[in-house]
Amino acid sequence: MKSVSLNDFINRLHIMKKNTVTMNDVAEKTGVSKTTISRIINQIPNAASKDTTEKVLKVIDELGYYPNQVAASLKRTTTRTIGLVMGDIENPFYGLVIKGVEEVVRSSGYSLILANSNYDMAAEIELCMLMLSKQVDAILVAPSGSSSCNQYAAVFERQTHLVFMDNYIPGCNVDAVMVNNFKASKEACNHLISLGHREISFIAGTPKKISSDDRTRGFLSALNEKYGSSVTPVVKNGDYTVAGGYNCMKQLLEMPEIPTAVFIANNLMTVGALGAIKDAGLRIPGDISVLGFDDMNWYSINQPSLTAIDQPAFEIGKTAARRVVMRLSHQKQPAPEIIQLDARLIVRDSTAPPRSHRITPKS
Amino acid sequence: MKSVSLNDFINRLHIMKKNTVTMNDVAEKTGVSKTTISRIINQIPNAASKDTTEKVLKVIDELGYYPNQVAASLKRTTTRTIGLVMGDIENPFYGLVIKGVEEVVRSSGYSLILANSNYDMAAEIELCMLMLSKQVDAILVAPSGSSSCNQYAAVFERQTHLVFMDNYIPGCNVDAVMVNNFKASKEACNHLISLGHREISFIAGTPKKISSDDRTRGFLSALNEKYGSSVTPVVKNGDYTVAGGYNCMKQLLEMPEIPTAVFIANNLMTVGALGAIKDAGLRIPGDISVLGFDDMNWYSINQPSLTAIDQPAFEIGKTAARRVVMRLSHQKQPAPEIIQLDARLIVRDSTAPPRSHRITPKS
DNA sequence: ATGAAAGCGCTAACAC
DNA sequence: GTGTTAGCGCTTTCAT
Repeated sequence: MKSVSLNDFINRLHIMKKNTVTMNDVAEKTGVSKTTISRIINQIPNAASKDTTEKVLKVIDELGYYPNQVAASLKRTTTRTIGLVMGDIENPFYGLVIKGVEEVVRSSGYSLILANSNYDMAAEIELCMLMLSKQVDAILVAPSGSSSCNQYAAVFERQTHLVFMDNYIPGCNVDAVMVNNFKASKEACNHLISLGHREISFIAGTPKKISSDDRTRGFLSALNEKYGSSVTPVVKNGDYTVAGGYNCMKQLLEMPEIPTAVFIANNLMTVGALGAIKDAGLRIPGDISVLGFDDMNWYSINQPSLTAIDQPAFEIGKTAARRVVMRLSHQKQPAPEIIQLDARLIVRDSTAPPRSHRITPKS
Repeated sequence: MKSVSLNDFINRLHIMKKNTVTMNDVAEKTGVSKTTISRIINQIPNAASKDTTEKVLKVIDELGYYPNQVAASLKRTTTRTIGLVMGDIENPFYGLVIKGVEEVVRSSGYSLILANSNYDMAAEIELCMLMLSKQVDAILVAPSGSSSCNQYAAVFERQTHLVFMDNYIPGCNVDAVMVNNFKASKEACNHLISLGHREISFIAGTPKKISSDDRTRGFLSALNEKYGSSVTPVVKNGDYTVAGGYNCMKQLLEMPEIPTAVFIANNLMTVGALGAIKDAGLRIPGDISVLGFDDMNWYSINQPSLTAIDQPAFEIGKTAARRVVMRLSHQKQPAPEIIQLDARLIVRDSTAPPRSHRITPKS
């Protein structure tokens, strides 16, 4: 005779229909109508007498009743859920943005659905649509690239609230929250110029991406204002990855005249670039100055400590989330705007006056 | 006479009831019943003739119809959504875990609700309950601490699928996926021992947290096996933060005899410890060897490159997610198990034989 | 202060 | 292969 095994027992637990105490159960046991119970749960001001309220609350507790928010959402046509589509949740910069979003979204009574697009534009749109079908009340997106706004047409048709973060799609006429990339980049380049650098190279991000192009423009603008056409700026297009940064840097180090300073458009590429410099056996800042976009917690303990542009990632997330929550709670909608936060240049030891000695590329 | 401003226009757009093409509209326009349409949408094998299918698909496209998943979920009593509760989504380690989870969850047709507990145990439980009220099909949690399992009682009452990641609550009898902390830690310590170190200090994580305690035990075990009671291991309790790592390291550097090697229980504390060592003006590994739990992408380009234990964070996330998806798709449920993945020691330049010179703490 | 009744938009027996 | 019917568990007029 087979006895009941532990496994069988566990199976039974799991197969059992989900614990399903409904409002009806509470209504029956209290003799109070669903209407009243609903009001009590949703804390409608003086909707029920003290007595009823107490009685209902007691039974709710006894029964272990939890409202089914899916049912409530269906009726209410609002889910109190916000969608979040990121390009790469692994990047610590975006991690902080997400944390900022999560914090205000949750403290405002919303939940977050998260998805990673892996910087794939088509996936990005797909994910927005998926979230919309899950009836999110709004969507926050860090757009991967910069297609025309047409690709977002399907999303806009659903008339949702949309807020871009970190980057934006031109012509979309929706809110966007990001750093003033042009300004930050220009300031960084000016710092290098003020140290005496002329031969400054830039390792740029994904071309056509607005945020990336703004950084490039800022760099070029600073250089042009100072030197006009007397210097030909060198710009390498990376792809915001460690490998991309490494390769770009390697190319720069193979130039007949190695630049005296590099400015790198994001954190991941900076790691790659530092690797290439290390592999080439060059000293920072003795042989070459390094300045990176995005500050990381280890920059200050690196040897040498790294000069960087600190983006307020947490603030970006919080600001974008606040914007969405605002749109969700007000009837009158202000015109969409591009909110630009200021980044901050943190000068450390990786930037110094240009070398006076000559360096030729390793053979 | 006031003209209609752009703002007014935008307001109207937003206030307009959400575009709400329902299945009924498709049914009416096609003259096909909702049942059939539902079947077509859900791709039930040969549920409709080619003609009907085409006709329906065409109208769906014309109308821009998207199924309302909230309604479907209510009926189906399953949301195809999985909850994810993390202690600190900002930490790159957890970022990678999340990415792993997201990848398999999504490719299995599920969505992810993300929440950050900020390492607050009470919030952790709250968030699980919130997700349950949103009817998630399962929950993945990286438990912050190690209370008794009782605190999770409310969650278990709802009979959901629960999988722990990175850490677990003893006695809960649910799946857990993490690294073999004891083994990894012991291996790390043995590496230090094999270099000739005796005076090895350990900067531990949050006490009582199983994953953290396992790392401590591994460290002590290695030391004990080699030296028995002839050495008294120094263990400082950090809190897994940069500041905590800094403070612990500072204390170690104030000991009459500074240790010849430090082993640090996580990535954030390692940054802090490196800062303290830098501030003290000590050389790595000349004055002191450093070994950290968690590998970071910049460890190899640091000067010196850092020896570390590489946790398969991405794998942890994927494995945990797969486990949950498995439980969601099979009727027979295997007994819960603690799945331990292997970490990998990566030896680089920050660990070397102990110094032969004496170092006294700075006055 | 409280209730009755009518759905929200979909799915799933159960017919035919 | 297709349709009818009956809800899923709530919220919300509209009464009283």
